[in-house]
Amino acid sequence: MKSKITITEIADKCGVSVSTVSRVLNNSPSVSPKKRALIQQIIDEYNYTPSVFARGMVNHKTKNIGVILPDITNPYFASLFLQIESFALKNMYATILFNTMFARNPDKYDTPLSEEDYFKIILEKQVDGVLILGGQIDKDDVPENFIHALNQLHKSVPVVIVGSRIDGCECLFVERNSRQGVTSIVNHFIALGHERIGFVGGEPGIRITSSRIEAFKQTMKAYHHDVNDSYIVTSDYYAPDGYSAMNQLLDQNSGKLPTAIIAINDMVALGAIRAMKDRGLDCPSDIAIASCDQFPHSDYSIPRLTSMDLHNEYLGRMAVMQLISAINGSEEAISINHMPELIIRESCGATRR
Amino acid sequence: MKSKITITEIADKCGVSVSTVSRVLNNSPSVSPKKRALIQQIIDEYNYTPSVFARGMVNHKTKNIGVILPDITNPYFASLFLQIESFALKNMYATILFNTMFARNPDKYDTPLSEEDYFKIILEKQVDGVLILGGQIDKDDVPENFIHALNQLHKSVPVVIVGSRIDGCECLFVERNSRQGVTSIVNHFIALGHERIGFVGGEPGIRITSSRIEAFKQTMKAYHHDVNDSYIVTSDYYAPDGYSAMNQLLDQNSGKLPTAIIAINDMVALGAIRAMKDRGLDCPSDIAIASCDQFPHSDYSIPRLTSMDLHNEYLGRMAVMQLISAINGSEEAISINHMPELIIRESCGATRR
DNA sequence: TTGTAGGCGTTATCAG
DNA sequence: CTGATAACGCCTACAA
Repeated sequence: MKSKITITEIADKCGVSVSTVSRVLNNSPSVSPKKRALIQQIIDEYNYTPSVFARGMVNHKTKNIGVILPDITNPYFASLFLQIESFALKNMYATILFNTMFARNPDKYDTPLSEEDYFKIILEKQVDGVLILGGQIDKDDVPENFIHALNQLHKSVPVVIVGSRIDGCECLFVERNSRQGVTSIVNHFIALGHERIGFVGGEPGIRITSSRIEAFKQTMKAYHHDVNDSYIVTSDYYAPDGYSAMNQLLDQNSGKLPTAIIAINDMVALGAIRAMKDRGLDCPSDIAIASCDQFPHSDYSIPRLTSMDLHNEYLGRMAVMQLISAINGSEEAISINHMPELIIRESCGATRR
Repeated sequence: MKSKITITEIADKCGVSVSTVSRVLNNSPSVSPKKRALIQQIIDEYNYTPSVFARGMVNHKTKNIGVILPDITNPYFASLFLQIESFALKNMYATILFNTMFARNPDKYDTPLSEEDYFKIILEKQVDGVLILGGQIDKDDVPENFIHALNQLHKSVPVVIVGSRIDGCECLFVERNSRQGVTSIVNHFIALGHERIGFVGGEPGIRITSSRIEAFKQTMKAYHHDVNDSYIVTSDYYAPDGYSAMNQLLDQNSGKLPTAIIAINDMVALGAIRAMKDRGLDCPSDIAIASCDQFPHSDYSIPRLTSMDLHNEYLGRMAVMQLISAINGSEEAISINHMPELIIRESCGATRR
């Protein structure tokens, strides 16, 4: 609406050349203090800001980064994003957010876009870098053409992926050991005297799901405990999924129910507990539950949830740092090693007298 | 990293002038089908996309919109944002998201920025329009200088605010009747036979809080029921706030407790129920609870939450529509009138036999 | 320390 | 229908 003032006009008003103004803008040292002060004053007075377009034309930078994630509604991604945005802003980058979930729920959100489509859009936006959280890269078997698209994207702009490294993908990765958490929970349950332990939630064919289930089985084996396959029911990552998974588990094990259940995250745990309740089963006295990934407010549910604090905020921070340093030309990988923490509350039954 | 191909090179390869290429890019009709086809083919082959910078230089558009909200972690804003992004993308706009909550929690997120600072940043980003959800504009008394900043911003780019209209503010508003919901709940409670009704949550001095409490009082008065001031405890919008508010309410009314409580939203309701539980009180048998604003998964808590579905998604959609049409020059206000819906579940006690 | 001038990739205007 | 050419606002040699 209002046409912005330009560097030329500033220069005129100050009686200097545009280059001098440009110099104070990019605080180049070679400007006399006197002129610098004057120019700065005029700049402030007219509230002048250089055009991103003109700037971009010469240095090809937008100071924007693209963030692609499945669903900002999911607390996991939301808290990650919060950190990302905070840190990015501190470094003068703004974040353009893309929710690919539209691709998954075409009925609810009628934007039939694949993640690859997003790559294209994001590329056109001329962002300085891209952060990818979850989605296709989390699949056990990442489609060949998706990896190709990723590499393609990475050729034009640095791409940082939060997730486990993939063979053949040249992007940068920020990864974390996703198994420790499960192990802690199994240890805890076994220490509590449980032997029949189950697992609910998580989309099958997705890495976090697979690796957690595997870690679960391995740890159980280390204790020489059986892992009954019917005690493991996958579904997805939300409350309704925990509900259905738990119901299925209960259905197929009416004989000997597990005494403890590991849920893939807090929402699933909540759904599972609700399913139990609807069948007259109490948590934790009938079946104890603990979740592998803590979300906000797990301290206010009934019962309070025992879960792993994975320090997700920290992960988000690392990811932007990695991206920004890549934008600035550094290729060195940042390794992240943060210990997950078991937060014992009510649902695991450890606190019942 | 990889330098992009330019319109000139495309023109060269096709043996035409840049203008012709530009024409097919902006599908101007006056291009011979033959040339158009050829050019398009080369464009596809080289995967050419025009530079946003060069484009911006001439038409001053980024096809980006800025969205400012307090906290994307809050389900209310998250679901709103989802719709906003979806609809924006459908219209070829990308969304730059800014969480001002950093401004509120300087200890947790050490970015000491005021909302005004965000205005400045967002302006420098040269977005085509700005959407503001919540924050300072929601205060009962919006600071004069904030309104000024808003108007200032609106002078350079269209600003749409989701919230109640403010005197002296020239921005566009998308507003909604926030009282209807409360009225429905009071009606429901009274129909259920309740007379001593309370209210918990919501930050004092914030419009939605004030208007809901006022609507609550008015409706009660219409039924000739007393509204005991000690039955109303404000705090904030999250679970911990519901918890503390409820505790306070319980403390100051040990004599005659209310039999029903209205919570400002689902998270607060959850916190309140948790507080009751910790004191051996059951919801709904001891005190019934209903919430004014439904969040996802309220169907999976214990007890299931009775709450108002405010159709927030719809609100988000309206907001972008308004913004986009403003960007395109239309100033006409879109009025929105969507009936909130009372979803009766367990916490209100209506379903107990 | 300061100024001049060329170029960045498009679009729009104006001739042909 | 097509092609020159002048902006657009800034940065960066290069010159002074």
